[in-house]
Amino acid sequence: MLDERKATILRAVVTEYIETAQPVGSGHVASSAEVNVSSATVRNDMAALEAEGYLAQPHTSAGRIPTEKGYRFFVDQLGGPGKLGVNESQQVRTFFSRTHGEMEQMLSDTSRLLSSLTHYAAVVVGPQHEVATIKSVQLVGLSPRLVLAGLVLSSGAIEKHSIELSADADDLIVNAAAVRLSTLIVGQTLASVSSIDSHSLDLGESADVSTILRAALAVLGGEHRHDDQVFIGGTSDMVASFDAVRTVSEILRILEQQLVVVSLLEDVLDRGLSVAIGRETGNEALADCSIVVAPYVVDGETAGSIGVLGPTRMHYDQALSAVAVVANRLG
Amino acid sequence: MLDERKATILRAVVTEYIETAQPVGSGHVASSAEVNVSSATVRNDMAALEAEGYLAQPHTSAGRIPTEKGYRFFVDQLGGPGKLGVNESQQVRTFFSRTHGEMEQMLSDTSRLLSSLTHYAAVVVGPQHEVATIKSVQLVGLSPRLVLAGLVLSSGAIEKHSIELSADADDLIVNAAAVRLSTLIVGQTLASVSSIDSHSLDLGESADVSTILRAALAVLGGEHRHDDQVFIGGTSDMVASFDAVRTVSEILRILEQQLVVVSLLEDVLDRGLSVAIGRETGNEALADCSIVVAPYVVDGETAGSIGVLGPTRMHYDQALSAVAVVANRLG
DNA sequence: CGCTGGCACTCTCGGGCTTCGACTGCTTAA
DNA sequence: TTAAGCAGTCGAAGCCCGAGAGTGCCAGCG
Repeated sequence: MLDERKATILRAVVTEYIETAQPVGSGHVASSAEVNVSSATVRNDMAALEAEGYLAQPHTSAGRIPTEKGYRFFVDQLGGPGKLGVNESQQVRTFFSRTHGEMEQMLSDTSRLLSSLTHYAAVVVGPQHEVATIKSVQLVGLSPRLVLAGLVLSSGAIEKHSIELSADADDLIVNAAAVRLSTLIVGQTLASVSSIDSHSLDLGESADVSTILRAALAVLGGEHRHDDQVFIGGTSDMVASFDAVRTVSEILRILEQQLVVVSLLEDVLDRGLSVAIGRETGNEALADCSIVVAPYVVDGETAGSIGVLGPTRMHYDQALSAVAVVANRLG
Repeated sequence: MLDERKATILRAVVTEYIETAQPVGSGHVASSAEVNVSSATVRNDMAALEAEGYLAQPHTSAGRIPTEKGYRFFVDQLGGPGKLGVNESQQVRTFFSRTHGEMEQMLSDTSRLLSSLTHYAAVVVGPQHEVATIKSVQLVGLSPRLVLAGLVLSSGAIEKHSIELSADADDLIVNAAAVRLSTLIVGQTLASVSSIDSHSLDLGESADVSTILRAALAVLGGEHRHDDQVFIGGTSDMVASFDAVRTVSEILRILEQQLVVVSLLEDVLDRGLSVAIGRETGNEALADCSIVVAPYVVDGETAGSIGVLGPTRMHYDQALSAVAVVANRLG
């Protein structure tokens, strides 16, 4: 579609624009190292590139800036993610050598790592709980009518749900319910709890106990609100790439709605490491942003995803490498 | 110190500046409702106010803007927090009538409420765990050398700590340790766990069990990293009040460092409802910001604090009312 | 003695103008 | 097909100027 020279010129325009944020003219491109033709020739090709939609002019007699299509071409021909710089890979190595235990802490630190690597906002979405099996369950009465259910999952995560009762329950009854509940759901996945038929329990239980059991099962199995854990870091770095406070405010508003962020990432998750540029993100407010996402794999299952959010004029190679490497070592 | 007229003029300047973000001139003040003297008189007084450090001029022949000292006077003479508008108090009422259960969820929602009331960034710091007593403790072996300790506190919070063992431990041993641990620490506060002498345990335990016990006590009692829960909301709203991206970026950087935020709030917490203006926050990067903070009380103890972060030209009365009301109803 | 009206002065802001420079597109020649 | 030259275009920057807003000071009035 594009001959080699046009591709080179387009590449040069994109890299230059990413660096300077200024429209780049034919002269600059002609004097760049990879291009060995005169500026006039570059001008002709740039006109062609504009006609084909890869470049745009903010106004006549200004340089060109890449369109989304231009960025898209640039990213596609980039091939896979490159290597990280020595400093960065050193940073990643020491990070993962030092880290241990505590899933949440680790994910939160990972988002910090990613943002410090890329200087953009980093988003880390934790593993879904639904596939993990339940290692243990415990009921604790906080007040006569309020019982707290604590679950320990095989992933090491802990989940809690409060259960409100319609009648008082003393500790003995709660304990009895806890024992019964353990035998019912330990070893199951969280998802399969919802399929337990609560009417099949009435055998041999006192009425009080089975009331609690039903309530507990309803809470645990019912309406799984998507409480994915989302960790966002480095927004301050990213903000510095923009110049309109207006834009910044809108982007922050998006990031505050964690549901939106999660669905944003999930949309591209099945494609593996991938990039969404500008409107490709599917969100009008992110027209000036790009997202680099990758899923990460734990024990052979894709567990969650990590991503980087920056301006469309982002350092895609760096971001891709960083996301790829971090996603890889997060296993 | 300031006679009544000067105080009125200062008040007028501050309110006007908060509204318009423009330097306000003597004419404006003279035509405002509370002031019944000519602009010439206002000019004289404003010159005096400037000499005393309450006002400043961006340049000659421009209007005056309040200094930090000016804002300070304004806030001090404001007296207590006023009432909320009908819309706002309605909003608060419906919020607290609808909310229930799940501490964390509630605090997170509270930060959203506060920011939507004030249009500034809201910070909510959750209760300290150290004063809560332990309702139950549980040990779960995740892998032969990794044990997860889950604590349920009387506050309804759940805390987890992973414990790495130097030798393998099977479920039986872990269970034995769990039972023993329960008798030791249930009913205690988290803080008092650290004072348990782990050498007094060796009686009648198998070596394996006491090893686990010691490790567990060390983790639970040791180096209490300040894992206060901090919820921040509404940054996008606040950002809109500033016009330099540079400033915004620095403020966000502060907010990302939760430790800083917590200590910021704690510095003013013992004073009850209070305001820190500009450099009073003790942080150079927040020179253009003010903070309104209040502790909130649960069961007679101050549990945590809530606050609002906005520009120095913030609607102090609204912010004060909102913080006061929300802190009050958060009990 | 304090307040007020008046007056001169000072700055900023915005519009209009010009210049400069960086482009482009087109044409022509190798 | 490429290169070179040239005219044309448009924004950015600098300048000037007038308008407007605001100040400081002074003299007079109650």
